[in-house]
Amino acid sequence: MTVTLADVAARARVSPATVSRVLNGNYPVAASTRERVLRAVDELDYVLNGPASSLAAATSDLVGILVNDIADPFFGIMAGAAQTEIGGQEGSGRAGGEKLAVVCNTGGSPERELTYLTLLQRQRAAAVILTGGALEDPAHIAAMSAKLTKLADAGTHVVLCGRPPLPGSSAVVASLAFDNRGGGRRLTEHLLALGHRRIGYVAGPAERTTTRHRLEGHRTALAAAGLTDDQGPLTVHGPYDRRSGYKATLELLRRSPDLTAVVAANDTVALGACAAVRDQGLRIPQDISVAGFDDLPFSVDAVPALTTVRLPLHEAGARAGRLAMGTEAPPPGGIATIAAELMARASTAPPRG
Amino acid sequence: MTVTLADVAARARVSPATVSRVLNGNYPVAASTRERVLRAVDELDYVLNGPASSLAAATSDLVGILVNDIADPFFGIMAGAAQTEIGGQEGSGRAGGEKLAVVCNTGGSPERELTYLTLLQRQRAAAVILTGGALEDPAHIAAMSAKLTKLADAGTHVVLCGRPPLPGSSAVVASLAFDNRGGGRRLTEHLLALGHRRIGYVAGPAERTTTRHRLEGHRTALAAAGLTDDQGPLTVHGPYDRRSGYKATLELLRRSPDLTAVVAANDTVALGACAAVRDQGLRIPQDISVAGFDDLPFSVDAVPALTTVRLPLHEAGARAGRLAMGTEAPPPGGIATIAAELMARASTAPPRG
DNA sequence: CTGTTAGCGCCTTCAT
DNA sequence: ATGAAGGCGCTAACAG
Repeated sequence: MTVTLADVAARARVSPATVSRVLNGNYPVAASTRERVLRAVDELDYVLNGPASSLAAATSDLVGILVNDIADPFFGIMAGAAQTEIGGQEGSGRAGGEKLAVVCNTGGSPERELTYLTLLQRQRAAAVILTGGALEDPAHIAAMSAKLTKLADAGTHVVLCGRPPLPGSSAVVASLAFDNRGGGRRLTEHLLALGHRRIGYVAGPAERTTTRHRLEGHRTALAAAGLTDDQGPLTVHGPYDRRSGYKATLELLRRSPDLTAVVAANDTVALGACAAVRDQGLRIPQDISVAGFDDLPFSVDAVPALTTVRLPLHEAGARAGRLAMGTEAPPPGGIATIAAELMARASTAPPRG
Repeated sequence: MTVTLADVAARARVSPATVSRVLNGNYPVAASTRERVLRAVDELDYVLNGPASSLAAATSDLVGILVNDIADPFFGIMAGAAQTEIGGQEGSGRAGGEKLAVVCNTGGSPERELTYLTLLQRQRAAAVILTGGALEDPAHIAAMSAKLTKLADAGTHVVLCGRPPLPGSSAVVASLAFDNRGGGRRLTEHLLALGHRRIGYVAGPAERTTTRHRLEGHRTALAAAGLTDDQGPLTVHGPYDRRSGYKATLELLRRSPDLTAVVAANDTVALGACAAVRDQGLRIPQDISVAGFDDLPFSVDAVPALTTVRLPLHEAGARAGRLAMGTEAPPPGGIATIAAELMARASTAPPRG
């Protein structure tokens, strides 16, 4: 029923091995022979059997990209860039030796993260890219570490993108970590320089690296300005979505009506914060300054334009893709820190009076 | 080196066949035996070899979800919902019979779409979900049709989500099409009812079904109101991104300074349109009304809140996932049209004077 | 440069 | 309910 390599070989009057060689292009074959084989392939409309090929070669062309939330452009941008870098080279129509770059949505669930890793391990994936913040639960870290080590041992390239190095797993090809601390610090410094002293902070989920690092940056800046940490009540945690920003901001405003600025865990959360501020009848930035993080495409279109911290998501994703492919040399020590740039815009201004 | 089924069998003192049977759970096995096998699996930390398994069984647990732009929440929401429906059932840690739901980013390129399909075909994917608008180029339609037929023949379930039925390919399990025409029509009717007569339209790429259907709805409403189609110059095409919305709106304003409203191809484009309107020193909605399409999460937070058309993206994605899994019965005729709901908000109002 | 020969690891009849 | 054995389609040594 289905056409096999042997059929092609017969049609082209060569051995199966030769067909395999021209298809994989990793071995010299006479031009005329290759020609004949390719023609047979087209005539028979042959499609390589991936599983058989992977079994025999003990490797596959699958590359997995894990993201926490596929509906969030933060991840979409990185994943898209990585995927382009991995699968986008040719366009030969007849799908040659391309990798199948594929994104897996964990939804932020540690179980699903592990499950996807197992599934990819089962497929003998060529590489795996883990994007975004990691969970800080010790048990999960240990499980991840073990799993990644096993993957690496099996020859799978493991790359971290926007995620700090995993303690205990040196099996990772490279880790591209965003400078979330530095970005968080500069953002708050900006607010302090403007004259703000009562700054609310809408943080992400408590147990994530990204959340912690951004918050640490914020507190470092505060401390440097001599602001003691009675700031605790000025921080509220919640998921990385607009609703959380809305609710948390309402809560902060209730706790501390003298707030003059709100810093959000990311731009999406900041949007929710803006809505809350407005619904309280307050103006941005005259009454309350609001700032985000990430500089997603929509942030510049917010009204007023959102002050935020730019992360080179596209570049980072592309680089992760190259690292996964082995197209680019890993950074020294396998770790690179990617700079975060303050984008001061109209949503922040000096406080009243 | 790597643990195989045989190793597990030896440890559990059973035959490989028995191990296979407990792992696949599709054949009666004595409880005590199963117990012993499962223990051996855990002790040996065995992971099934996907390629070998797929080769022998002639099927795989891969499910592909194709999207046009992974950085666009429109696709992310659908893909996430589908993926949850497909892979999210258990959480057994040890990854049992789960499918590997995986999203592929075509970037809107027809070649990459075809390439991904071939790659998925090569993997003997269990199902494929195609999301979003399709290209209307005849050659590409023919190629897609042929490819999908081949996939279906090989046992792959093919589901269309947010995409109209493919002419010529009845091999598709089901097609969930959004009522883009109806939505577009109602949106423009809303504007007409408000009193607008000079309405600019920022359309998507010319050769896409989504673009055409939304535009047709728009024109139908116009025609019903007796507005003749000297409207041509009031339509500008461009990609589905904010930049396009910005540029096109500037162009429309230049062509026709008496414009009182701008309808955008989607919410992202609408955001760009809003920015352009503002940069011209005009107010929304007092001077110009602006409307979008899709009702993405950020639209309600725009200032003013964006009038748009809501598409049940999450529900559609989830349903597509179930259809792909065979968990839900296909709609009669394999085609379902999904309603689009007008969300009238603050960005549209009666024109001045 | 090309053909031959063994498996890769698992599933699946067929027996038992 | 379990075991034995063949083969899924391809690749990777080896020859030549």
